[in-house]
Amino acid sequence: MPGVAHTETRFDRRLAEILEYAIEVFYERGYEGASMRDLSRATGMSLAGLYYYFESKERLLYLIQKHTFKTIVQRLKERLKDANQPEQRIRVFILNHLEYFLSNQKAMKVLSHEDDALKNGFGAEIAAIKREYYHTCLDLMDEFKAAKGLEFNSRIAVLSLFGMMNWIYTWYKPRVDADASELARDMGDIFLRGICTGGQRGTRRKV
Amino acid sequence: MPGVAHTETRFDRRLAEILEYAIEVFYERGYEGASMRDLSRATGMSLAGLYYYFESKERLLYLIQKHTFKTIVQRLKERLKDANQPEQRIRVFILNHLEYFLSNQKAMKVLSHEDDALKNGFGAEIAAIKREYYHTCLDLMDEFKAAKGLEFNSRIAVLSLFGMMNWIYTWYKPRVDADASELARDMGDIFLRGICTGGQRGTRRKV
DNA sequence: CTAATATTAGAACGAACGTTCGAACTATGG
DNA sequence: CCATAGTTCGAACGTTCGTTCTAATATTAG
Repeated sequence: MPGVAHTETRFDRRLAEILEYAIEVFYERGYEGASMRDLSRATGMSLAGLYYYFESKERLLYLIQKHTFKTIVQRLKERLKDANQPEQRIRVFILNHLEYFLSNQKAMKVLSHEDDALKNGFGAEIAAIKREYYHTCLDLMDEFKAAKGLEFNSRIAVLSLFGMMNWIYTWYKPRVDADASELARDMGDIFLRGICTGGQRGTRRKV
Repeated sequence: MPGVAHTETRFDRRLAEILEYAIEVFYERGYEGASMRDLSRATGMSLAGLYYYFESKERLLYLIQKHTFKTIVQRLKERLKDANQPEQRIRVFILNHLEYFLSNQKAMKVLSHEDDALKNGFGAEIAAIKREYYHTCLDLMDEFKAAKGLEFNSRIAVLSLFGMMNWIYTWYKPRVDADASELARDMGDIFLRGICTGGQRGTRRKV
């Protein structure tokens, strides 16, 4: 698209502001539980005025989820360029995820918790980004396996790792818990040691 | 309470049936997204008829969550009686959680996903059961640490474990993934190896 | 300053929400 | 078979929902 992306318009800035409020509202009350009137109150804008910026509540959630997810994926790609060793690459993945998660905790809850709230087209697009993100992690896991000569179920490993990380939104308290880098180290330790078998290869306890 | 629990009345049986349908509906559409009319349709009972069995939609969610949670806690207590070694006790915890989770996947999603949907009194009671369950696991972790002479953050360990296990409701497919016992073994392996440090005690890499 | 354009707001739409009421059923014990 | 208690229902209540219409107000360009 030539000659399109030049200046950020007033419209774009205002929309971005509204999205921030919407994240807050969805975080607090959930997508279904939040009403457009809640958002109207939060932004100080009239109910009708909001619809100048997006066409529906569902589209609003879509915009939030897409922007959040695209950002985390893009940051990951950049960071992975600088990492070569398989273990380090997995640690980069964990750190990137947790750093973004904790810096944007509310948006990440809206992304994780309202996973299947979007229907049809909207839902499909977000699901595609999610699948790409999942596969990136799966590939890292397979690299690691090959390099170390390990055998384990990559699917279970990746999904367990996502569980450890995404569950954070249910318990993390900034005043109590460590910051992202320390958390990433701890979870990375647990996970990486966890997927390394004791040394035997291709063996299964008890048959 | 002497002389209370005798026969299961028709009322009790019908209520239990309705709760099953409610689990299905809440699972499918979420607590906020599900309407009493959805439940009416699912049960084949009239909208007004439902209110003969419970006084509000919120109370309905409470009944589901309480029964589900109480059952899983009770089963755990019985199973822990037969386990003595710290490692085995943690494995029992994991197996109990996953077995119940997969046998009652829909109810467990309603429990996990609608964590903060209940207000005030209802919410407080469920939160208390949850806290008890959490502390049981925390104690198991501390037993394990003491027995093995390990040092790690028990809070992070327990919450990571819960994350691994509870996240299942977002991805588990019976036709694709292994059953509870195999899953419990895999996750148990990852977790238990994960929390065992390489042997050094009280050391911290890099400072 | 004026005319065009971008942005906001008041008021209302029909639909769906959780819940209630009184009447009508159905089962049960005398 | 009747009376009583237990169970179900149609119809409606008042409220809130997401969304839209039209008109009014800011902003900007000429």
